Amino acid sequence: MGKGAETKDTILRHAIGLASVVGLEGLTIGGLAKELAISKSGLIAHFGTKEALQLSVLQAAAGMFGNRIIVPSQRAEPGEARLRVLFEGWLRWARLPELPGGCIFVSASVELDDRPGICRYFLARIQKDWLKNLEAAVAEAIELGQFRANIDPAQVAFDIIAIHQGFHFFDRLLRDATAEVRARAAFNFLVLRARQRGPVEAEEEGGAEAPAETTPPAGA
Amino acid sequence: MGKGAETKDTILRHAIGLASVVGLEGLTIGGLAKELAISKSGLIAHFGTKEALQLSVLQAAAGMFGNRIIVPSQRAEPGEARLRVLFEGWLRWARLPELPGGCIFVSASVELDDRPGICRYFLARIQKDWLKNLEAAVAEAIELGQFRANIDPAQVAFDIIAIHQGFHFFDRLLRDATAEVRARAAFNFLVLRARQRGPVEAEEEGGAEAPAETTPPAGA
DNA sequence: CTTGAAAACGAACGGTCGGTCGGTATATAT
DNA sequence: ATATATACCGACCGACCGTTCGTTTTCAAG
Repeated sequence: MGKGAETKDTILRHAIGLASVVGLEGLTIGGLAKELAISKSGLIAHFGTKEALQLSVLQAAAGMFGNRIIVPSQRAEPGEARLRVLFEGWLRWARLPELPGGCIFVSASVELDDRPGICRYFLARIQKDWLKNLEAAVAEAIELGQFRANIDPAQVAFDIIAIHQGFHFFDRLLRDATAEVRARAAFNFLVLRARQRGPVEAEEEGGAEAPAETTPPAGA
Repeated sequence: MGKGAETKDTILRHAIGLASVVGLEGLTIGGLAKELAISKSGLIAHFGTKEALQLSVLQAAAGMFGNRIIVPSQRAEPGEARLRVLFEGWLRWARLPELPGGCIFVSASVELDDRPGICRYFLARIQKDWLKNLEAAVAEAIELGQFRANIDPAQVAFDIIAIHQGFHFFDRLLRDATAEVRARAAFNFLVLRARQRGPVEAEEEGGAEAPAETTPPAGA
């Protein structure tokens, strides 16, 4: 890695952490330069414009997320096990010391949802990818007979994302110490409902799929 | 209402809508003044400082939320019915034309969660009040025998808040048209699980509380 | 109508923002 | 060692930020 790429990498690492706290818009070139003890002009020269810097931050964070959560999950068994690894990884992600302000995608989502542009477009794209990733894990669990055939992977993916958003809210705004256990409980209810054939689902008479097991899993 | 209070009210109405889009920090005095065709100095004179303006915006929005969602809910039957009214009102709230950027508390939450100050303190307080409000509705449903005795009101309140956060994410960032139906489905699963004695809850052997009814409710 | 208070104004302040530019130092390849 | 490309710097720009201040307009009570 050349000199330029190296400092660019350093800049982005710090920028991710800073943006997780103050947001992508609250991130200022001067402030970031001061934190790194370099000049404003020397910093922005690596990106050109602030919007390009913001996009690079999102891209770098996405790469980080891929390396830390998605790639390891592919070593887990498909289906429910992988889904749980994804969920647990996602919880840890929001508590990473590299992200002192919490999951940067959560803050970026509400910051960009009304501001069209390259950053919003990119963020929406990778968030849809992540959504599809969760849906795929659920679909695999169905194919493997771990989950009932009449549950909707898209609905479960929605639920999981909602749980994570709720976790972030309780953890970071309310500073509620029970955020993590509440999030895990909600997730466990989710997979439990997906597993067994309960009276919860009166409608949608499915096939003769048998639930694989009934023991509630302890949080990994 | 005197002249001063009247313009102050006009300012706050516009400020709430603007802040729902650009955030409390993105809200600028000059921009707001231009939108109202008044002078910067004339505007800020009503509040003193920008932080006071932001706090007034949050207070005004809280009052609006109380009038539109909480007060009407008190005319509904206690318990599950009231809980549903609260949830449905909350969904409509996030789609109000007065809030073109969605629920202002959602954006404010992620914007303020790492920025100590009066605004953050006030927001956290009213959000905890809202949480307690949801918990109380669930507790009432338990006392009335509508919900099982061994469910945790705090957990259900967490789930509901999570669903709303997920709704906001799907609706505003992903522009997913299914956000509303997904949120309602998640809510219905929640109350259905709370109602009946299902095999979902293997632990916590409770009393001989009988579920009131088993028909899944159609969305109000 | 007079008068005093309340409300709104315009100009200006110091500061910070993102961004540009010419020049200097530093790394890298020959 | 030299030459060239790359990385970095300090100074500076116009624009906008929140805020202050003295003045003018508007309003309502006497």
